[in-house]
Amino acid sequence: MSGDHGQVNSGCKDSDPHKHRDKHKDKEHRHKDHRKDKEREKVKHSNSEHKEHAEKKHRDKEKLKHSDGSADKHREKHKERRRDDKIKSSHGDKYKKEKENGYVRNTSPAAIKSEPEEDNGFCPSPPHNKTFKQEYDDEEFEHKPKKVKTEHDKKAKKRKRDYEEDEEDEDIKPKKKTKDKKGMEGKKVKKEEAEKWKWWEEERYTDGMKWRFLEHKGPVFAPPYEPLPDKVKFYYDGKPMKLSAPCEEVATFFAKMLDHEYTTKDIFRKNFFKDWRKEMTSEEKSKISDLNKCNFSEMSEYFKAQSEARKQMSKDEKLKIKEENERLLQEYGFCLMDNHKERIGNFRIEPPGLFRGRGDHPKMGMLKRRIRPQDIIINCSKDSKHPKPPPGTKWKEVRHDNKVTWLASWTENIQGSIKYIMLNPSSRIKGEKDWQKYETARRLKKCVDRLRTQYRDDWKSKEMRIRQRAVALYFIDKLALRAGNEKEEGETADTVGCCSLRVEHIKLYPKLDDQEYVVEFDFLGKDSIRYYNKIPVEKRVFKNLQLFLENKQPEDDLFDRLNTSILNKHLQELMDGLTAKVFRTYNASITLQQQLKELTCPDDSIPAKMLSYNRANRAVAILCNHQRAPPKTFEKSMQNLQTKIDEKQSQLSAARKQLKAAKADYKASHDDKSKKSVEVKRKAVQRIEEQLMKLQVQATDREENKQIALGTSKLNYLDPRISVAWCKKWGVGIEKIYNKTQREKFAWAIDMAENDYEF
DNA sequence: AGTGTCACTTAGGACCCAATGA
DNA sequence: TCATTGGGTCCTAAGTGACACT
Repeated sequence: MSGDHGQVNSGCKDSDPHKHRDKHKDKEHRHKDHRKDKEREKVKHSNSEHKEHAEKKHRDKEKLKHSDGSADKHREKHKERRRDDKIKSSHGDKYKKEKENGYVRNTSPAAIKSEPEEDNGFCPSPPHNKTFKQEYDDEEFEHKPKKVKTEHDKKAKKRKRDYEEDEEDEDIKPKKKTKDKKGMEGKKVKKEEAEKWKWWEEERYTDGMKWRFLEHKGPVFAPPYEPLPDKVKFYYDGKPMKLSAPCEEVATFFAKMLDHEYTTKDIFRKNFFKDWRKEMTSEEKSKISDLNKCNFSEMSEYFKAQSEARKQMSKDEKLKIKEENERLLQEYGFCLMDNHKERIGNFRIEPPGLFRGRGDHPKMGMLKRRIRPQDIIINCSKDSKHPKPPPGTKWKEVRHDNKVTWLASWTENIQGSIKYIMLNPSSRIKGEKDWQKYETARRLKKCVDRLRTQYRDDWKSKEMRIRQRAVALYFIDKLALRAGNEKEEGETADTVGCCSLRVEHIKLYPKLDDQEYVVEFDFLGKDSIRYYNKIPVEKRVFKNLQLFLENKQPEDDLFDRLNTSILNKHLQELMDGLTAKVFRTYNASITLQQQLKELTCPDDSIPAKMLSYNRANRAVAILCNHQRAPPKTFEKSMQNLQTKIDEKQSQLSAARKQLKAAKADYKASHDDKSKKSVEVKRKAVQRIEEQLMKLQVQATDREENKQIALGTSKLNYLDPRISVAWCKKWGVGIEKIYNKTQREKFAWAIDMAENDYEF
């Protein structure tokens, strides 16, 4: 284990914190540092390999073996490096258990939370086990979406053309259309502003400009550090020690995390300590040489007490804080873009702290430094009132770039990437993009059959790269895998997507149980969430996979002839605006639509309909592998619910008994009073039955949802118009499926989708 | 084609707070 | 009235993909 991250650490050896801002340098550094001997060996190796390849090229190509070529050189090198690392780290290490909130991440297959299961009335490998063969409405392919009534005719006419016709006939991207100055911002609104602005009824910029006017007040900075009271002591080696403010601040970051398991991790501690030392005075540095001798517990206690105190605050105090937040929101939370006041998404600058990446992140524990005004680039209109930096400070730069949507940006010191302040999802600029995304997916719907036919054809290609491309595309389509860009090794956790799958991530079973040609996937995807799935594939795919695996090591790329840019270039040729991720959107949305059709029973009660909706949503979440940690209190709350159900049940039988008795009573006496009593009892039974139903539905829903997160797909993958149409069709209140924020984000869809909307 | 940069979307988890129920 | 709990919001990490440059 010790050598496991040697590479990482060597890359960070330099003690200059700003080093990390420069990715390039950093990388060079790492390359150089990386075990020189191996490096030399590698060069030799790949040279000879290269030659060999060249010689065999012709023959190989015919035979479709792994041929050639210059393109591979880089990749080979990459792989070797990986291999080297792997050898050092024990293999099992990679999926080491790491419990966080009871959720097992990176676990070994046996220990893991159940793989996507099939007991949800939906098969995880889908969507097109059926769909593939199934014909889509032919009609659907012919007509343009505009046939679907989505907007109020007059107002929307122009717009519709922009979005739907233009996009189909030409391109979605406004920038392809040059100078078509339609924006006449000045005239609009003001009046409309008071009500909700329906941006979707207006014309869109088609010249690549994102806005004409932008004014805002800049970001809100993290509050400055407040030194600890003197009574709160830090101990080194048992002795109290007063720390300088900068050093103390970083120490508090660590102290605040003490309860988290990751502060016990080697890498975390190592990274933290290294960065902490950079903040120390030379005196502190010479004293504090071992993290294990540091005692942060008083600090930790102090913070716990503080948060406890915060909870105990009086109503008044709480209200005050709330008001202050509100004031801040009002002042900084909005901007003026093209005459409309729009909500900003994240107007607060990220406070300093310790970086905690997801999964096995090599940089966990590093210090995320405080962002100052001189780190910030402001973006706004020239003719706007520029935001003022805090007194005595300056912005890094003020620019006026209306080809981008961000209001402010800064470079973060961990990965050297840029962070942005942008608008809220309810804003025009985000909404338009979102709408556009679903329109692209709908265009895919129209040609997906053709594409599928094509990639199936390509499985037979005599060119390796085409076959790989076709198989990868099949996975992306069938399994809704992400594209899988390459990432820099050692900079992030080891996760993959489709194009970056490695040999070790799949297993082939010519026969498994009663299925043929089964592929087992087991890898960590985005956010180190495990993807585990066993699916039968077509014979041809299977044979191809076998071919791709030939002569490869577990750590080699499965698709060595493919990367996302090749794939996307290909997709772009097949359909304008098509990229790998469109398949996810398309398959998610089409699955929702299908499932809703299939699951919704007209006669169901509203709760039952909601269950159907959630199940349809769930089918998508499973498809997209959107997982969550089972809530900490899951078992308990489930039990509570069960108790309630039991109670209801006994209530029900009691009520039934009473009803029976009342009936008997009535039979005997036939008087008005007993008749009334029967009615009353009958109503009671009915009411209890309903309540019981509701509870049972709730229980089912919750159980099925144990480790599936519906939010992500709802927010990012499902064409909201499908849901809106469903609500309208079945008389379900929109607020049943979308909360306030979601309704704001999807205002466009809620306004324009009728109950007959078809994705 | 390879590589780096930039902009923007997608993602899960922490945390907060209001509704709910004992 | 208090504790629980679950939804909603916030936070920010981690992806995708376009593009410029070489």
